[in-house]
Amino acid sequence: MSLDPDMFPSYCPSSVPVRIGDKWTGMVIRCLEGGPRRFGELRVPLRRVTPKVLTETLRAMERDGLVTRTAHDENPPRVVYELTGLGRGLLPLIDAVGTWCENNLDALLRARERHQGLRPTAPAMQ
Amino acid sequence: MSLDPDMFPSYCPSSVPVRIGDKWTGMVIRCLEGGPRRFGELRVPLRRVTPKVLTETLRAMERDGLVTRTAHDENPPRVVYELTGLGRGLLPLIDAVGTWCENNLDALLRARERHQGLRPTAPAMQ
DNA sequence: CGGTATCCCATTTGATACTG
DNA sequence: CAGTATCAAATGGGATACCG
Repeated sequence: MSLDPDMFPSYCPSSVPVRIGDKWTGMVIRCLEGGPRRFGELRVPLRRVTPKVLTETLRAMERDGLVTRTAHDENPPRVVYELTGLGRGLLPLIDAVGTWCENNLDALLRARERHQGLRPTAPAMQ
Repeated sequence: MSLDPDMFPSYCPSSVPVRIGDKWTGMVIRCLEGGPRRFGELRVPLRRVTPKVLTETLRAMERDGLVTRTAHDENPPRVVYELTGLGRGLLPLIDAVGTWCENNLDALLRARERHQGLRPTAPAMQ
């Protein structure tokens, strides 16, 4: 059986950039799992994220309807992010990835280490 | 309840670059679902992939123990890629992403379109 | 507090041409 | 057939400083 040339339609996840595979979106979703969070709160577990990148991430998520952004008109300002139903629907996926990693990351890392020295593209070693 | 600063350990999927979120790996896995495939076979459904990028993708997958590469010493050459058990274990994840997209991509795209005109970072419109 | 504004770098992806 | 080689473009992510 040969592969279908139209196996991957044009709206494939890889064509339409649905940003779950980026560096921070998955972690942001998990941060919001327990309820609404402020910008500053998110920066705590997301230790290495810069404000610029966190803003970009949240704006993209807001644009895609994964989170809502609510700015309370107070002083000092208070901005709260919350998962939408759409965003919440991604939690099982995030968790599935996490579970896979827990179960298989060791094997993957071992495989990666094994292929350190040997780089012969030659016909399989005997 | 405040967020745990150590919520994301250093071996988090985002820290150790496990390449499933890249452009082609997921699709390659699905191409190999039905059994071993040759390099040229993979290029058919993966229409827009260049040989260079497909090679890079396959090499990375091989290094991580997701596929095996078997070069038969014939003329013309014949090279066959096959999913390992580790790689096969990713199929449920890939499928879950696919299912999510089938069910929610429309909603996401609509949300994205809605946020086209309006870019006010202002306190929620009345 | 919740961001912006710049500037910069690394990685990823692609176009094109060529080869054992 | 199954790749390499070379070059270029795009994207993502980050460092640093500043602002209402």
